[in-house]
Order: sequence, then structure tokens, then C-alpha cells
Amino acid sequence: MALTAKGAEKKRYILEKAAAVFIRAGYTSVTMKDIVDECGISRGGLYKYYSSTREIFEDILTAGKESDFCLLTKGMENGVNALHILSDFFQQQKEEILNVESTIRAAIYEFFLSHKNNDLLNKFYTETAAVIAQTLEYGIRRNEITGITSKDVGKIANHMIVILEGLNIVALSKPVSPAFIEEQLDLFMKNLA
Amino acid sequence: MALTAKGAEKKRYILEKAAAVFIRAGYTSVTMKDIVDECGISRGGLYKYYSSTREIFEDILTAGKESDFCLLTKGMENGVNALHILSDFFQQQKEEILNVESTIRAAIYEFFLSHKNNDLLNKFYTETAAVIAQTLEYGIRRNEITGITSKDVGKIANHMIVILEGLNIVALSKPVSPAFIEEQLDLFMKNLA
Amino acid sequence: MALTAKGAEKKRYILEKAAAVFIRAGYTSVTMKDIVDECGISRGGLYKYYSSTREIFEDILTAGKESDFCLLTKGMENGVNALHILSDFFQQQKEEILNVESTIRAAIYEFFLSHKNNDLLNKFYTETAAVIAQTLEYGIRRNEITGITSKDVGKIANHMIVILEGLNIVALSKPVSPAFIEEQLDLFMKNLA
Amino acid sequence: MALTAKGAEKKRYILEKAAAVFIRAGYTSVTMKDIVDECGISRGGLYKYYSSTREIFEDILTAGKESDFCLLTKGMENGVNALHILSDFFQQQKEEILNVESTIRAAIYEFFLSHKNNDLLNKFYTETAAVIAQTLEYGIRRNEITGITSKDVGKIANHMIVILEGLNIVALSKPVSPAFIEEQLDLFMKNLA
DNA sequence: TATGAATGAGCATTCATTCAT
DNA sequence: AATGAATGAATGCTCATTCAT
Repeated sequence: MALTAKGAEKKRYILEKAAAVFIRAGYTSVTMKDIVDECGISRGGLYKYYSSTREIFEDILTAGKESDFCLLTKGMENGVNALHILSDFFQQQKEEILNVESTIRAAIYEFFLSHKNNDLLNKFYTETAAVIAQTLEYGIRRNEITGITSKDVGKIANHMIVILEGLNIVALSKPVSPAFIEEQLDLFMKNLA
Repeated sequence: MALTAKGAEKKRYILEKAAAVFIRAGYTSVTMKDIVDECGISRGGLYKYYSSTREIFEDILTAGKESDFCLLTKGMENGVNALHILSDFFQQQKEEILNVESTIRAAIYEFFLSHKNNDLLNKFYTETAAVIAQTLEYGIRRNEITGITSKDVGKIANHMIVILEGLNIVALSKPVSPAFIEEQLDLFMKNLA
Repeated sequence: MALTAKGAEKKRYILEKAAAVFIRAGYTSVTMKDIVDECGISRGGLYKYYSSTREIFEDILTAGKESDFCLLTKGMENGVNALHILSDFFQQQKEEILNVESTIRAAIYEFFLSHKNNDLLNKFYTETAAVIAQTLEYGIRRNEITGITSKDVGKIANHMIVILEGLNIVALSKPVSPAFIEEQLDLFMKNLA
Repeated sequence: MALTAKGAEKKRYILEKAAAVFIRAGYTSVTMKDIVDECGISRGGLYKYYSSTREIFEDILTAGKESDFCLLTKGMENGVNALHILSDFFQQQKEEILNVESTIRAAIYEFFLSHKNNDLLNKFYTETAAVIAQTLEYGIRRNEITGITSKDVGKIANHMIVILEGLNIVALSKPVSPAFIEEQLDLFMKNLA
């Protein structure tokens, strides 16, 4: 049965409330009841739309995707200097890492660790790497990035993902300072200059 | 009550079997029953030694510690060339990352994500960073590492941890090739030369 | 969450069935399973309303209160002769003592013995003593009770409770005859004449 | 198998330690493990002598019996004034009631309430009543007790038991003052004068 | 549609009891 | 005899899931 407009709205409402739960409590420990309570609806009402926390979480991920690297695509569309684009992107990532405790990131790791045969994270990495690579190519083309050649962009894009993931994990193990993150990102930037 | 020799042996047996379960199934989904079944003992028999999967897991972590960076300490004790030490260490890390699916690493991430106020991982990072920093100092002192000065070793040691953690996470999201890992580690090595 | 009318009815049903179990089996040995079985509902169904036998038992006590001394308050309200009121009250107590094996009294003693820091029984004694004292005052005021003065009512009211409790305990240890109880209550009555 | 002298000694040791446990924790909640721990022996060691807490408790009761009314029998043997004997007995009972929290009395009630078809308490009451009755007869014979005649001694002896039991129960529900107990016992004494 | 009471499968946990050493 | 590790039956308790209203 196709969802009516009203149904789609209800789903959005559920995702929004559920996201708050996942941010607060992580992934594994969240029960359908937790989400029912947060939404203020009935069990039956929730089950009409979703039959597991997994389904809900996957929908949250799908809905929230793109937003991460739209800074990059928008920047290229607007012809912004590649180094500025990357700098803005890093700034955004830094903010996220500093506030990692109040983002859904921990839940995402839990989710993907507890569903081994899941390639959502893999897809996300591949897509992000592609957009970063595009940005690098864009910067090389415009002579704004000179430290690397076209053949290295894949490697460097992956390096960036590796470093950002590493920073997130470390930040989840203990609060980190802005200086720590800047230092680490600077080490990456040295690859480009 | 102090454990008898026999009791200690039984504990070791339980840890070994439980580790197999955690490697196979991660952390959160593992139940006391799973471990009971794997051990081939009775419920009461397990509870005599451990009262929760958390307790068991923490004991596994404690027992398995140190082993990770003993390559570094041993190398320095034996006066090995710093670059060789690091190279060996990378080789070891590479192997672990390639086989991350059959190590307990995924369970460790799950464990630490589901017990937020836990600083085991934090401690582990701090200790590892310290040993890496020592190794870098050692290399600088011996003129084997020339690309960095003493004041950078902390930053670089942390960078290494960030990259290794990032690689592990990425490797958990999809199988990665040896080439991929080498490529990424080489980017790190460029900082030292 | 406030209970719906239906929920309140279910609770009453559970209390009724549970009371039968407590009367039959006492307090300590009763399990949630016993009550589940008696109610003919599921475990989860019971746990929705109560999470322990203790909670259930406390609700039974709360629900069943007052009834014991309403004979006294009603009598005074209706201007009945004090000695008649007491006589009726004794009659009621006698019946209860004779049938103590099929009342919840044994369970009450068990309950209160196994939860030491519980002042439900204490409260019950205090309240009962107060109503008895009121009745005695009432009788003295009306010149129906002449053997004691106002200053003795507290002592005598307590004496009554002591004797009633003693009779209950003795009756629980072996079946007693109506004559035995009458004899003992008469010894108390001699204090009033 | 008859117990050796050594076995009998071990049993006495177990009973002594177990009594401490029952005084501290009541009857129902005590497990064989609690007693094993208190005795500092092995499970097997305990099971060699006793196979349940019930058996142990019954042995404690049997061993401790007589002591309660030996004051009465001794008094008569020594030709003490009946009113003095009773006064001493009351004094003893008062002490026990005041310290009821640190005696085995609560455990006794729990024990007898949780084993309905048990006539130990009944027997105890019958025996105590008999000795009290003897003491009353003795006092009547010696013209020390004048308020009652021989035909009332049974009734009065039972009354005494009823009041003592009532006092114990009330004292278990809340700490009582010496004055409270004296007051109540005085009301009883008025029957004799 | 929406509700939330009811279900029962499944894991957690405790203890009396046994038995190889 | 004494030990205490091991057993497993029994109960506690939670949740995903269903379904009558």
C-alpha cells in the first residue's frame, strides 16, 4: 500500500523523534517502546509504519545522508576556491567531532557493528570519497591544489575519510579539544600543499 | 576468596571460549547463554566465575592488553632501527586490519560504545600514543627519523592512532585490500621522512 | 499513566486472585508465577500491573484496610450502646480468629516479618487502638462503661490489641474453640465493668 | 548411623552459628549458603549433618526449648513466693520483648507461619501453659495468689500466653517502651490479686 | 486507523543438591 | 570425612509482536 501524504508526514515525525532517542541512547539499547514513548503514539501506531528499530534507523540514515557533503557540491557549483571549500568542510567536520556526543554518530557505529552484513557505511564512504575526489580534481584543475596530481586524488580522498573516522572514534572515547582536531587536520592538509 | 589454581584455569578456559563468541558475534548481542553453550558448562557453573558478559569482556580486554605495542618496546630494547620498528609495527597492524573480521576489534568498539562512561579505550589510546611517541623520540635521537622534531612527536603519535583507528573502522565496513592499507600508511610515513 | 477503568478492573481481578493464593500459601513462598497461574494470564500481563509479590500484597492490604473497625465507627455514629458495639466487634473478631486459617492474616504476619523496615502493621495497630479508644471514651461519656476512667483508655485499647494479636497467633498454631476465645475476651471485658 | 561424640560437637557448632544467622536475617530468607558461610565449612560438610534450613531450625528450637520457663520450675523447687516467681518471669519476658529484634523470636514466627502443618509452636504453648498453671496452683495452695480459684488456672495461664504473644508481635511491629510492657503486664496481674 | 492490553518466547539469575577428588 | 566445583530446575523479568476494540 502506497503511503498517503499524511502517512509520509507521520513517518517523518517518527523519524525525527526516534533520532532524538538514538542520539541520546545509542542504537543497541533502544527498544520499540522507547520510540513509542518518545513519539507519544501507540505501539500499534508505530508498527503500522515500522516493524523494528533497525528499519527506523535505516530510514533515518537514508533521510540524513547527502547533507554531509553538500558543502562540497555546493561550493563547486558556486565556483568557490577549492581550498576554501575544503576549509569550510573541515570546519563543519570539526564542529561535528567536537559535539560527537550529541550527534547520532555513536549510534551509527553501533548500528553498523551490530549488523555485519550491512553495507550502508561502506556506501557512505564510497560516496563521500567520490565527492571529495571530485573536489580535489576541481582544485587541481583550477590550480588551487598543487601538492598532488590527478592520479593521487583517490588515495588522498580515502586518507581524508580514514582520518575523519579516526578522529570521530577517538573523540567518542574522550572529549577532545578543538586544537587537537585542527592539529590533526593540518597534518592532512600538508599533503595538498 | 582467592581463586585456586584450578579456578584460574577454568577462568582462562571461559575467557578463551567467550572470546571466540565475541569475535563471531560482537559484543551487544552476546548473552550469558551463548557463552554457557560455547563453554559446554552449566549456567550456574559460569555464574560462579562471572556475573555478566560485561565482566567477561573486561577480563578478556585486560588479559589481551599490552600485546599490541610490545613490538615497539621490544624493538627499542634490542636497539633496532626506528624505521624498521615502525615498519614491523605497521606490518602487524596491517595484518590485524586485513583480518579485522576475525578479531575482537568490532566487539571492542561495540563494548565501548554501549558503556559510555567507560575509559578503557581512552586509556588504551593514551598508552599506545605514549609508546609510539617514545619510539619516535628514539628514532630522532638516533637520527633515523629526520622529518620531525621532538616537539612534534605527540602530534604525530596521535596522528598515527587516528589513522589506525580510521583504517580499522573502514575495514570493518568492507573488506579492504593490502594495497589500500599500505597506501594509507605510506601517506603517514611521508610525515617522518 | 493513569489507569483506565478497564485497567483498574484488571487490577482488582489480580488482587482478588492473588489474595486467594496468599490465603492458601502464605506470603513468602508465593511467586509471581503462582499468581500468573491463578489469574490465568501471561507473565507479561501480570508484570504490566505489578512488578513484585510485595507490591501486590501491599495493594491487597491497602484495599482491605478500614473494614476491620468500621463496626466500631458505624456503631458510634448510630448511637449504639458501647458495650453492644464492643460485643459485636468481639463477635466479628472471634469469627475471624476461628477461621484464621482461611484468612490472609498468616500471610500478613509473614509479610511484615520478612520486611522489617515496614511500618504497615505498626500503623494498623495505631489506627485500631485510636478507634477502640474513641469507642471507650464514648462508652464512658454515656455511662455505659464504668470500670475505667478516661485516663486509662489508651492502655486498655492497647491491651485489647495485644490480646487480639495474641489470640490470632495462638489460633494459627492450632485450631481453637469458640469457648476458648470467649473465655479470653471475657477476661478482657472484666477490665471494663 | 549414630553420631560420634565429634559429630555431636560439630552439630552443636553448626546450630550455634546458624542461630546467629536466623537471629540476624529471620527464617525464610536464609539459605544453606548463608549457614555454610557463617560456619566457615563446606557445603558438603553441612549437608552431612543437615539437608535443609528447616531441619537446622527445628534442631535449634528443640535445643533451646526448656530454657524459657525454667525460672518457674526452679522457683517452685526452691519454694519461692509465687508472686515473686511470676514477677521474675515477667521481668525476663519483658527483657526478651524489649530486645525482640535481637532474639530468634521473629524467625520462629516466620518458621511456623511458613510450615503450616507444624505443631512445634502449639506444643510450646501447651507446655508453657502447663508450667504456668502449675505455678498458679502452687501460689493458690500457698495462699499467695488469692484472686483466682483452682478452676480458673487453665484459663489464666492461657491468658498469660495470649498476652505475651500479643506483646511480642506488637513489639516486632515497632520498638516499645518498658513502661508499655509493664502497663500491659499489670493489667494481667490484676486478675490474680 | 489508532489504541494499548495481552501474549509468550527467551535470557537472567539463584539455590538446593550432588559427587569426584 | 571434608571439600567446593558443577549441575540444572525453577523463577524472575523484558520485549517484540499481535489483535480485539
